Amino acid sequence: MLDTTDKKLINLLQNDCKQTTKQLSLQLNLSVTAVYERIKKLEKERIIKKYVALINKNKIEKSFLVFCHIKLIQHSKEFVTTFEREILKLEEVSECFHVSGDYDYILKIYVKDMDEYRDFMVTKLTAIKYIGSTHSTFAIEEVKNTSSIII
Amino acid sequence: MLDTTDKKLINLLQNDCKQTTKQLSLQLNLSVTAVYERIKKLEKERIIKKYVALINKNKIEKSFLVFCHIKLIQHSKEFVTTFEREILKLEEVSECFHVSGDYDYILKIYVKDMDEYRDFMVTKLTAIKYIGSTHSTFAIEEVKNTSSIII
DNA sequence: ATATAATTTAGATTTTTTTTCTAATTTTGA
DNA sequence: TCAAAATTAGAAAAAAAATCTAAATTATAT
Repeated sequence: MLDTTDKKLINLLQNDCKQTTKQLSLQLNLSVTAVYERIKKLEKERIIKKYVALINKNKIEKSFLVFCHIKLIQHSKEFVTTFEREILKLEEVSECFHVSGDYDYILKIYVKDMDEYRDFMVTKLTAIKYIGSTHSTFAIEEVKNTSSIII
Repeated sequence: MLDTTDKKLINLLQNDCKQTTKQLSLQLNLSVTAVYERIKKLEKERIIKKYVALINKNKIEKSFLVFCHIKLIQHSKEFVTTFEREILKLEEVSECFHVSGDYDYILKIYVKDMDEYRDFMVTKLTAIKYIGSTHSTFAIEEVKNTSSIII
């Protein structure tokens, strides 16, 4: 199981994974090897899934964020699997969750602007079969946006 | 501006930022130094924001995901800033966006289970002043969940 | 079109970091 | 309490990052 040191280490790496083991060792009051072995263990156990670069979306013209709520016309196995397979192909969709409530799916979509979103809706999203209705909610401001979970 | 090589490099790093410059150089048909200099430039221009470890939420007992829609009782400057300041303090909230539509905010909240969510709602979230109403939508399945934007 | 400047790239070298190894220490469980 | 297992530390080796110089490419102005 994870002890306090593991949790601290995970939190440090969720915030900056390019720190050297030396830097981490100083913050954790451990030796370089101790930190190294703990990291290897976390990677092996797949608690650490991957290491990624986070991109400033403003600088690559993908700062228009839309939450798109989608309802399918029916919930048969075929409809669900077809829809989900098609969604995976759309690179504008960064997240898609099957959810409870009025709508079946919530999608997080990054595009350049409203024009590009309209284009995405018309040519890509609504081209997917079995979509009953959609409801788009536009982000006005990013209050908090972190990839990390403090543990 | 970003050329095709930069874009390829960004996409590679968004997927795995721990690759050596040697590995990247082979995929991009460039020398090690060329890749190195391009990365440094992307970091300096803040196109690459940061490097982080992504954690498997199932393994740390934070696999219960809720989208919480919140409406404030009023939209005055004071209400908005107070609410946003308090939200930033809540570690269960990984994302919070001010949005258009029926609700003012969409929050993405990771907790252990429904019990922990109820506890979070009662003791933390609704303790914040100025919240008018909330509507919780629960994730049934993660179809797609990526931190990257393909460019 | 051509010379000049600026940028990008390559290869070699130095510096830093990672990884491995061995031994010591601590923790766990019978 | 004692033995086994796991964790840790420090040193050494291997690998990678960072730096430097020079060459090549690209862009710019004339």
